[in-house]
Amino acid sequence: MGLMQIPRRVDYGLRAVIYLSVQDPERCCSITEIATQQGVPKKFLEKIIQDLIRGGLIKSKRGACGGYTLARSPEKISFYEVIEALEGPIAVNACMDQHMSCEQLPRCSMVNVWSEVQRKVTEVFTNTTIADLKRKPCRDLIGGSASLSSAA
Amino acid sequence: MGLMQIPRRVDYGLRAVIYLSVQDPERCCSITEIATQQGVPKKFLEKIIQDLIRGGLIKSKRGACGGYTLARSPEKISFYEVIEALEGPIAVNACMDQHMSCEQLPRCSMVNVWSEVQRKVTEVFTNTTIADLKRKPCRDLIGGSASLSSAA
DNA sequence: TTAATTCAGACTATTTCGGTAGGATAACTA
DNA sequence: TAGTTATCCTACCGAAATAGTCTGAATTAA
Repeated sequence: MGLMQIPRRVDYGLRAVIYLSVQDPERCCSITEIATQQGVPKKFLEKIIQDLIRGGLIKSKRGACGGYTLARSPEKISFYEVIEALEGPIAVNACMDQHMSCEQLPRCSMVNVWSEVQRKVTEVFTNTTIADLKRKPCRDLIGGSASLSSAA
Repeated sequence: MGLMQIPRRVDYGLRAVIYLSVQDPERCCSITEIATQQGVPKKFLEKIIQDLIRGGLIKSKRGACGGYTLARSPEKISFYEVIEALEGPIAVNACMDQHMSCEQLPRCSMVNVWSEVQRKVTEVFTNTTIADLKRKPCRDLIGGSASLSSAA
């Protein structure tokens, strides 16, 4: 159950970034600290963070007293960037770059729907920054979650 | 590669429904016909169509000269109904009904983002009917696909 | 009855996902 | 220089999801 579900990698990665965003920006947080604080398997998170480093979102310092910090301020990191660093660009439909010809009417016209969905999803993720999340309370749950950051 | 990707089941199922939507509504199409016309593995499609029948979207007639027809007219079948019949309700985040407490700030605030995305995706799919796709040409590709059926 | 067809279920194969393990490498401390 | 603490790298593993097949029964038109 659960179409279009967000994989755990992304959930964990976001949690790590958000955790770092509420720490002193100078302080290096070790993988052990982040993992235990967020309740995430340590070695798994380690791999995830590597991807975030390659994506330019997190900086690392090796050796004793090493650890991780955000590469830039939370206002400058979008949800989308985190997601893309971990999963590559969002692609609702694999068919885009397929050899499937446009002769096939259905396939062709479906693409428009997929790309519209993709556009809207991308829009939300790019317009939401890590800083946006900081103080959101848990009050307004599903249903009343219409207004987040910027209205489209 | 490909976050939030549409599974093949849904792609195949939609193709079958769309194929039926452009046929004479009285004519029964056999599984062989649909599968070969759409280039989809026959036995696999057969199972998928069974789900669409249970979902009330397709009618079947058994025996010789049997086959499938749409249960109602294409204007009355939405993308969302097809998707839901095949995959269950869309659920971007598994975390909703999790034991995860709101103490954990990040997790809590992320939910708002997930549900906004989910809302928008659902909106597009419910507002798009099978009939909408019929004569769409392949001209307006990604980027110019803003206006599909109803504007939100 | 026979041929054509859907229907139901078990079965298999392939890929993705989530997670582990172990060691190499770098930096700090003494 | 040696030792400790940490990141970094790569291979591996099991389980689940996905994609697809096979067999056979039930149904209906001719």
